[in-house]
Amino acid sequence: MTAPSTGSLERLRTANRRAVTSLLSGGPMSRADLARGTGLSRTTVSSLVAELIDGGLVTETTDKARPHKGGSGRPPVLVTLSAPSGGVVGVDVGHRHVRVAVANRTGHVLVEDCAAVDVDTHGADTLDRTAAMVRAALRTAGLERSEVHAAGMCVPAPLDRRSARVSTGILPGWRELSPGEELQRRLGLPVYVDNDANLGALAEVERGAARGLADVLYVKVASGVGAGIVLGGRLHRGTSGIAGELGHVQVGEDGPICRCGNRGCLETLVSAPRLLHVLQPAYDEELDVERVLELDDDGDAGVRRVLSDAGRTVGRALADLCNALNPEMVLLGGSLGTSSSLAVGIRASIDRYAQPDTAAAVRVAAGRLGDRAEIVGAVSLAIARVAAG
Amino acid sequence: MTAPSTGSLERLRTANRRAVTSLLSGGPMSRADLARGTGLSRTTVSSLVAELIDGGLVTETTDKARPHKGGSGRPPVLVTLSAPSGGVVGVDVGHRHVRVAVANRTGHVLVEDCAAVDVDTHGADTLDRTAAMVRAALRTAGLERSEVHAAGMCVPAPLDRRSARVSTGILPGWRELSPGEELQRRLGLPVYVDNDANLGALAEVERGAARGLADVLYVKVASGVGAGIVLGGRLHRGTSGIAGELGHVQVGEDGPICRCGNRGCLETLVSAPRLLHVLQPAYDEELDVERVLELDDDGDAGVRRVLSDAGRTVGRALADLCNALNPEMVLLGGSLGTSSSLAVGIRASIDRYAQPDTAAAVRVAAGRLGDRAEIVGAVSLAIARVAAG
DNA sequence: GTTTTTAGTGCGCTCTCCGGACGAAAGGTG
DNA sequence: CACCTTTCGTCCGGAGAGCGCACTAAAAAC
Repeated sequence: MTAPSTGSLERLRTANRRAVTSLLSGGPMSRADLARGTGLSRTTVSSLVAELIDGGLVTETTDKARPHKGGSGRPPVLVTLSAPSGGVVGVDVGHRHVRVAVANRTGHVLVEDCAAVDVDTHGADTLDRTAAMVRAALRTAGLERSEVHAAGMCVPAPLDRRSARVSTGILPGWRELSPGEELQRRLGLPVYVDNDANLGALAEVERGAARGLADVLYVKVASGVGAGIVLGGRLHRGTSGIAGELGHVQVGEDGPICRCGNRGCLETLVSAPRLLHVLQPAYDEELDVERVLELDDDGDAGVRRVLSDAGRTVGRALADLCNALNPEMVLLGGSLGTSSSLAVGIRASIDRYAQPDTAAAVRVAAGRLGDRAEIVGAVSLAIARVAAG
Repeated sequence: MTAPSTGSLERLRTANRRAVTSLLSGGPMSRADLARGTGLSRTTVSSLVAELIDGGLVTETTDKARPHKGGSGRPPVLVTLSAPSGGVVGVDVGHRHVRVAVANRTGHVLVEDCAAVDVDTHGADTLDRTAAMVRAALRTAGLERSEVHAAGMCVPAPLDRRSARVSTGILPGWRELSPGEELQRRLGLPVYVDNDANLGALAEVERGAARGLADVLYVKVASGVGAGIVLGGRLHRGTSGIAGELGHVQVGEDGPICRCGNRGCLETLVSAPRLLHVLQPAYDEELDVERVLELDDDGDAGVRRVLSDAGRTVGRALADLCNALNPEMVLLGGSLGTSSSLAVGIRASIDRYAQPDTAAAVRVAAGRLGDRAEIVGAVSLAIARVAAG
């Protein structure tokens, strides 16, 4: 079949094949739908689909077509991506947790596990523990190592594009470590790494609240503050791969020293630990993020005030970024991303500090995937890389 | 070579044709060179080139090939983009000047003219005057209207993508005006419009100091402050086309009221008129921008101080943007763009306020095209749109 | 039962690309 | 000078890809 001949014609064919499968990843469709969606002729689509069926990549649904919603005519035969053999692994390393998932190649998560780990200070230990969790999850899912194609992984720190190492200074226990290579050695799988906000953004754009949008800022507010920037439908990583460092924007000339060495960083004023620290003295109970979000929903005045102030501070930095990038949507993620007070504060600052036309063009909303955005993005990354060959 | 977008054979052919011409825009090449450069076979390249010669788009150079630098063998016949018939028009509308240019379709400027005009307050009058200048320049260049394919134009204000109208509030005399349509009516030519910083960025990336770079921030400091943002080699315009509004980033809570209605905008502290206003009292002579740049070069302490302070202020905003976007280069343009003190100040602020890795990755330099960047970009825009059909 | 409408497929055509063969035009070598 | 080598450009046949058209299939509408 696959002659070694390199050729543009062949490439055209594969491009069209990819167009079909990517359209099909949205759900089952008929060949006619595919023809309309790709702009190709029905003949061509038929032959492409035949090829894909032959290769085991798609299947005709025996599912008798629903009585064709609108009109008359012969009912279509739906085809769908066949649940491919094997699967992929997703790993989400946060500041205080590790989450692993095993998914099939359509992105459907089969097994998921999460553990509290002191990630920041122990790089190698964390990776050992993570590898063990992955192996356990694979056993639960009943997958052999040989059936797993790749792993996607996020770390809560910027990564240098070339070396894939953790950028200096943010995570003390990870300095000069290349998490991808390390986990790859432990698992014997190709491991693709990106930072947490980028993968959260990827997840929301591909499978979440920003599906199909071109220009989106995904802002993660959790142990730190970071942004995943999607422009023209693609993740923007920057020259050295460390774009999106919203957490270290200067919001005050003087302020506490940040772990990055500067002072006045956004992260020193807005982060889950910091906000808990501010709130705790006023409450009898022990606060954690979940409890704070509950209190926010219940209308607790103190919590609302602190969270909306935090939103205003983040929004101040976001307003400048909106002026520069004129995005369609600002999407909130991270453990605090679902707080409505935070969103209100951000909205207020954008309206106040951004140009009116810019502010009018941007929607502010919480992500649909919540704290699972990163793991979904990690799975998506693995699938994308496997599909790309 | 270029990934064929999904579609027909015809589209593949045009993609390959484009690959050839784009490779050829780097200079004369032989067919064999083109084959190596595109990855296509010599046969295919030959047929493509024959087609292009037939269409008058490229020509064989009679120029007998140099004795083939290295080896023996039949000397190649070089082909080159033929200077195409007709030309394009570029129009640069600044706050206080109008500049027009007539260029041939390779971007070589044949005639250029500049006039001081009070642009801000008189939209329609400016367009009348501009049209007259264009007509005069065409006469000088000896071009008939019918030989001119299109005009590119920049205006010193954000433009709404859909309506192509000047965004509200910035240029008082232009409110609700669609400069493209207006000039189009006056000239009887298709007119493509973008804002000044975007076209300056386009010019520097295509023909200036940032040639070939992927992620570039072009910052224009003149009557206002604006940015043209190039990411992944493409101009980023944003959802509604108004990205790049650096001038209205908030750099101080309280400050003079800006023409945009806010206060504390960067533009109220850093702009050519503002800086002249600050400097003038200390000097006996009447200052203008040229004189200030001279004094800067001569090492005048006052000017250096004011310009480097201005640079630090701009750099403060740029540092945040660099953190977010991690660009390869910050390029300075506008009438003050060539000031070395300004560049020094910007560099200092980026080093101070941006993440170390981000700061290390970015070069700060003055644009190569100076105050002609906009007009070059306008010409480039016209050529690009004509080439795109 | 007939018509209409939509879905899927087979056939022939054209377009595009490629590999190999061939002539062309230089330099190098005896 | 004849001959070989090397590179360039072209010609030719063949294969891959997509499309239009015609045809069958299967349902709803009349």
